[in-house]
Amino acid sequence: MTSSPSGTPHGAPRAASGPSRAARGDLFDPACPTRRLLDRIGTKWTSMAVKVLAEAEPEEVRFAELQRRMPGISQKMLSATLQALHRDGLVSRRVEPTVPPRVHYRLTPLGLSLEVPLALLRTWAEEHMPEIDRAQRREEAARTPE
Amino acid sequence: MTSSPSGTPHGAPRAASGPSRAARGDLFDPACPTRRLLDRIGTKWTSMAVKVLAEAEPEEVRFAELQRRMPGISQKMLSATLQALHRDGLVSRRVEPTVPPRVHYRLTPLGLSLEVPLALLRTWAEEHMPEIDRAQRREEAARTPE
DNA sequence: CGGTATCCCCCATGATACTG
DNA sequence: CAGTATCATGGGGGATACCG
Repeated sequence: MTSSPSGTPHGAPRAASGPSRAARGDLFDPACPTRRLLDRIGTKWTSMAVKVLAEAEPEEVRFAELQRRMPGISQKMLSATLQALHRDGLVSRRVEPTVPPRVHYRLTPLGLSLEVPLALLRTWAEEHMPEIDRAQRREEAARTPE
Repeated sequence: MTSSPSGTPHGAPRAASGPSRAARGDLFDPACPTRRLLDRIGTKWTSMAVKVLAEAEPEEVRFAELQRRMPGISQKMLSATLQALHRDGLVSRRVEPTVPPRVHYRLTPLGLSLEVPLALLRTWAEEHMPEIDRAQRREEAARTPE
């Protein structure tokens, strides 16, 4: 996604006391929380992983089980997605020191709290994507009357 | 973002009567509404554009004005972002046939409805990104004790 | 003014293979 | 089982220049 080189924001934090730049919109802050969040959940498998883990609550889910519940994902991407979520404190990781090892994943309270706005976004998507599709077809039809 | 080549979903529609694939999770549908939505609002400037337009409501906003309110965006990306939003039926476009032309943008009712879940996501981001940052620093510290 | 057209870089993702 | 390593790609996005 957006990546990070020369990132740009919006909805920056209201810290800085001086109303100087806050006055003109204060959107220069390179660390806009919303953009950063979207950079994470916007990644291909992240929102799906959160959903699957949320549905499993309060059970933990193992790596292979996650992969089965996320059809199409490769080991590499599942691993990368889970690492990112874990780094961000959204997912906990528990390793059973057996051999072969068993690794269990679960949403943290923080991850669970993210599920709330994410679920609303899903609801909106399921309710309105058909409208977007119709709009696209109308546009295409309007641009291709040749 | 994710793009589309060999896309994969989650939260697919519940149409198909046959419980065949719905049974094992029905996540093969290449048109998961949530992923598709995130592919759109996840792009760098889209959510910011929606926010700026929402804040301007019920006023329209002109191209140059939008650019001023989205510091850092180039003409190219602003144009591309607005085109995408317009194609999707989230933004309306009105051209004054003057010379030079004046183009006005505004959220459609659909775009405005998207603002709701988006605003909640922003709220979550502003409230919890600091926690994520702390989690990251803890992780880094834990991995660099050498 | 409000765009398009070009050139270029980078990173997310996929495919495949290997390992503790 | 649960990953990591490597290679290849494609499209998002920045910079710059030109246009009706």
